[in-house]
Amino acid sequence: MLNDLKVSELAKRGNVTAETVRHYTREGLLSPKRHPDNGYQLFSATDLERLHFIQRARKLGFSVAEIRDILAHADQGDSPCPLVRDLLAHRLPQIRARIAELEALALRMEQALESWQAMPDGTPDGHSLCRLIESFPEEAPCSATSRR
Amino acid sequence: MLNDLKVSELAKRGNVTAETVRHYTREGLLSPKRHPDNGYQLFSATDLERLHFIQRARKLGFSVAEIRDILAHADQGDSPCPLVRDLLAHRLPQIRARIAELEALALRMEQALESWQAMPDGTPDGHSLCRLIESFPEEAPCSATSRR
DNA sequence: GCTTGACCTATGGGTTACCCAATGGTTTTA
DNA sequence: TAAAACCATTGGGTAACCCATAGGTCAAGC
Repeated sequence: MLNDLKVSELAKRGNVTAETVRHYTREGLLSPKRHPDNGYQLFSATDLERLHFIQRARKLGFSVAEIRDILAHADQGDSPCPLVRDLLAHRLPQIRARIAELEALALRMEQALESWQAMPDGTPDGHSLCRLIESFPEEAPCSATSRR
Repeated sequence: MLNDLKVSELAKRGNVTAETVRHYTREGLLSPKRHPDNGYQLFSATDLERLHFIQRARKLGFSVAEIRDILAHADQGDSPCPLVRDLLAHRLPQIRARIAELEALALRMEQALESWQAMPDGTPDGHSLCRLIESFPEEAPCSATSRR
């Protein structure tokens, strides 16, 4: 019952692309059998459950590598729950910090657009490339803010 | 007067790593001369100004590729300002959308942590891997939310 | 039986803004 | 003069996929 799904069949049932299924397989989150004749990957009903599990976990912000570890724990019979609680508790403040960064960025962007309303479009000369941008402060390196 | 800076000298004055300077050079944002004897890259005072410009632009959310285009416009004598206004106006709503995504994610994470307080750590059986995660809804694919 | 189209496989490259290691040449310093 | 510090280039890594290519497989229709 519902066994031996091919890549695209599993993908369809999980509402993801076949490439995503292959990606999870490459990363060790799914371990399909192989058809002895043609080498096709064959997924079981359990794999479909795992795929649903992966999607829930992704939606909670877990990385693929983290989910691989969670699944590995479970596959060994250990409860992954302490790991799960721990990962999420550590990730949440990072997400909050990232939000704060983006809020600050959005604010700078809005301030820039606003203050530019009154500025003309200059032609670059020997020292000025674009006064719009040069009118803004530089200060600290923007490494943390730069990620998109 | 401040000419012929080597990679690490420019990096120090711009408060970035030498690798970052090399990266911008590879990407065409900086175009140093070469020392005829040893092949070392030699940056000028203008390059330092460009580096400062790059940092301001990065802080406003421009990508390195966008900054390359802005600089190319300016180098041709064209005003990059319309491009700059346009890029920023298009980027801002994307940033706002990203913030909304992350807020929703943070909310899900908080709700998860809260509702898990009362749940025991189960041991995986044939059908359940981790009830903590399985207790959460799945619904739509999380592609947009997944980017960090 | 054979072609056609849809599917499968594996490989490798692209995305972003860098960082890091290895190898080998150069410059500076003790 | 030899070690330490710096330079160059090359190639690989990051996260989570997406896409192109080349070649094998399968189901259906003629």
